[in-house]
Amino acid sequence: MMKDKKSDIVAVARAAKVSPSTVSRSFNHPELVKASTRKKIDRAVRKLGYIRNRAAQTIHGIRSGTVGLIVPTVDNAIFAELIQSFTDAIERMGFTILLASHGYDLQREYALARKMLEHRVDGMALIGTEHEAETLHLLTRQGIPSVLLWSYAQETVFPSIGADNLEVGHLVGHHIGQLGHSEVAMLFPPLTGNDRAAHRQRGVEDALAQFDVRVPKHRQLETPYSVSDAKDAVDRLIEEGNAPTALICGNDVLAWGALHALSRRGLRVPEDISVTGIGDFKGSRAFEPALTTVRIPANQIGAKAAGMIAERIMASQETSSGELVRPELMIRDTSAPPR
Amino acid sequence: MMKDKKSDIVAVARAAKVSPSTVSRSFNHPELVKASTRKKIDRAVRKLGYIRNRAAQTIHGIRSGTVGLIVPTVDNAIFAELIQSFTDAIERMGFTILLASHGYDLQREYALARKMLEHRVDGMALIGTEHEAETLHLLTRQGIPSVLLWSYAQETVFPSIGADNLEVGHLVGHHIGQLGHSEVAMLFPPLTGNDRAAHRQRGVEDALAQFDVRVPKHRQLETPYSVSDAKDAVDRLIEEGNAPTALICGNDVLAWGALHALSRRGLRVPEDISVTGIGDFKGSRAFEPALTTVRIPANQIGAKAAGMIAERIMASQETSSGELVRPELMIRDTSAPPR
DNA sequence: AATAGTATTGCAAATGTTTTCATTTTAATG
DNA sequence: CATTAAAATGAAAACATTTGCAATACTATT
Repeated sequence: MMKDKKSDIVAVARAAKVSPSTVSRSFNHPELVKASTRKKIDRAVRKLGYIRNRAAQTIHGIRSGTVGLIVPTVDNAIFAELIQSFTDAIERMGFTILLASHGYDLQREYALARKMLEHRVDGMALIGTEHEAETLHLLTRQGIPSVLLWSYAQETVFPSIGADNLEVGHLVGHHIGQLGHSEVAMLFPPLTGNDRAAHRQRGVEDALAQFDVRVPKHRQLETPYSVSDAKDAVDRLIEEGNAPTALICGNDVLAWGALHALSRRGLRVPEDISVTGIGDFKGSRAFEPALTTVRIPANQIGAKAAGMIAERIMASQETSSGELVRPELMIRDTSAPPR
Repeated sequence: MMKDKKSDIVAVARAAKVSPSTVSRSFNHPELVKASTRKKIDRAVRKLGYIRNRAAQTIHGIRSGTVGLIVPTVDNAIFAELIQSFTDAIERMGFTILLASHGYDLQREYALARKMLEHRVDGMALIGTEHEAETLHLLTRQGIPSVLLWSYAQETVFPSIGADNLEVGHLVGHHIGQLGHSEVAMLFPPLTGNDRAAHRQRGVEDALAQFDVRVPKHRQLETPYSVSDAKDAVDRLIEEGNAPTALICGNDVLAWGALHALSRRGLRVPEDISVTGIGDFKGSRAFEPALTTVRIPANQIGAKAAGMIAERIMASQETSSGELVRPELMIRDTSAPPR
């Protein structure tokens, strides 16, 4: 067998009887080295099991080939889809992803961003537009190409790509208002450190206000992001006799929970009560009854964001200033006028 | 404002009026430098916005502080949970994750592993026990502490931590057989490059065989991993008049799809037909009716795997040889004896 | 005040590459 | 066959750190 001594570029050079420079060139500018030497080098590489050391390259100012992605959480239908499309696209462009999650703690997000900077990521992607000033400042100061994804906002330091969550909320609010509901409840995740949810809720309220509908405090439910928490909350709401004619949920997962709760209680959807989600996650269309929701094209956002960040990394020019992707109201089988 | 010149360790040294060595030491062995100088250095660091360069450290043989994680796909309730717990635990130990997904293409997995090695990850985690020999060989040759997670197997090169999917399959197969079902259908994802699914299916078949039950070809459904594909497949099965009395699904997501299909068709669960899942994903318990499934504690696996890999990185000794985590049959409301 | 011992710091080499520039080799031209 | 241009290679400096060793600065002891 071949010895597992250290195998750096000079070991390869020695084995191929050329200089280290030539080996390096044969990797980075193959057109500058004679075909026959290249072949010798390749053989040596294979023989020694040599693997390039990006760390050593990186200290030359060469790109590290990594992009940092910090999300609130991975374990969540929304972000999973987003992460998938983002990684796919970013990988296709030759980068690798450094992933971290902060659990909706923006202070932690700062710490994670710092750590990624230590790793000299070539770019950074953050979820949402709400971040510690410190974090944004850090990124600009270091001159790291960054994008914010999932929500769109105009006044951001970095280009943002995603939906306008006010608009998103407005869409469902308007839909429910127009159907003629006046007894409305809302079910949202905690709003702190989550600009998406906060904006959506505001959008809903604004839209409902146009129909002179107001949602009383006792019908504003807040639960963690989980099917069973949502189910329990709605179950309690019904039990307390506060059943509305329409229930607007901050995202599809919560809506699923609500639907299950209503099913258990024997309430019919949409006859007895309308339910709406937000997100149009995988599975929402197939749900029985099919969930009325707002489609936010996660994979489109992920892919576009990846493209945008790659562009900024390569060109290092202040290109596009973000992109607003329009949400789409998907009226399906869980919403109808009140009886 | 302060200029954004380059800020390396020597810039800091200059600003603090000490030598670069002292600055370095103040980071890595603070106990060796006088408190007062340390303070001076800290001030300089803050003033210059200096951020350590791990790439430069890494070429000294110092750990890179990264761990590679390659999964088939992120966008999938199973792995999302696993990734979350793994990243959480690994972060807590001071590492950062390099994430990549191969879409069930094991050749691609090899390429990704190589790329991560270029980044000099300190450790690697792969999903499942089935991999290209090339991949495993690469990892052993480079001496990278690695673990396989999600499924358990004894004979693996690297310690594996997870469930024995034969046992998992056996659990549901036995349950359904014991309930007295003889008309059984199966719904599984594609088996290629997916040892988990393959083993589960075999486990199911083995268990059923003990009850002299065999699943005919036309009742062996295969669909991509998605609620709606599963729903459609089951819908078709019913339409063709091939309805079984029990439907065993390869994972909970497929089971959800099945449940929705049956709901649409007006078939009652479990009275008309029993349905089982595998995984006990978030939401399966809250489903209406609550899904009978096999619990595989993803976050336990993720956390343990993280611990194991960290241990192997730190100690660089061949420690534990993996860990079998036992699956648990969760009998809920979707399974009952046939009418 | 001299001495020994310890605590702190700096110097210089080392890490694994890339790249500029100079040198050598090869090919093309007359 | 000499000359010139072009192609291929090598030497050495540079990148941002860490660290072993030597030098210096303290502190306590006599």
